[in-house]
Amino acid sequence: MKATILPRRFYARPTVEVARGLLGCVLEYSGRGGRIVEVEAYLPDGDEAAHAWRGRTARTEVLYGEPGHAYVFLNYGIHHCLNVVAEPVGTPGCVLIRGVGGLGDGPGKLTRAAGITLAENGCDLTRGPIVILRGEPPAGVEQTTRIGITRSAHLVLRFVAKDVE
DNA sequence: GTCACGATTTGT
DNA sequence: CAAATCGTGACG
Repeated sequence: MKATILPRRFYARPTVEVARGLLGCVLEYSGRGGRIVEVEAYLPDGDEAAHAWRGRTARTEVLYGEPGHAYVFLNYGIHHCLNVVAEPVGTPGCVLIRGVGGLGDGPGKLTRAAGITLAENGCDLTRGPIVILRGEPPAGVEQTTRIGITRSAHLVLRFVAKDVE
């Protein structure tokens, strides 16, 4: 079956819907890739854990831009984290990719395994070099609170693909 | 310009 | 539980 790149309109929706929709899809970069199995949503409003909470700055500029682009940042000075920009232009919603089958678990380990760095920040996911392909929806989706954050930790915005045999 | 902090991972 | 390590945002 032919690989189909997710269309721009897929990302121009509410952050939570994009997050759920990404589960089961395939992330591909530099010949490596795998099925997305774990993500977290960072809302444009009322979410103190989101980088956009502090307002529009040079770093978060891409979040306010066109949806379907990659938002990569270095955190703890050691690990890179890959996000997908959601919501229409002007609304800073994003989805953190936490787990990809074949690349490992954890935001930092994924980017390291795929070779993604700050150089890939802002790249168009519908044109590459990083692309996301349509995939089989997971058998089920588990929803829990997000991991590793200190602000707005009570929000239930983590989605995990639950595959049943 | 300077200072404190973080959406993580790894080792003690 | 604590360290590693650096870009970003707040403040002057």
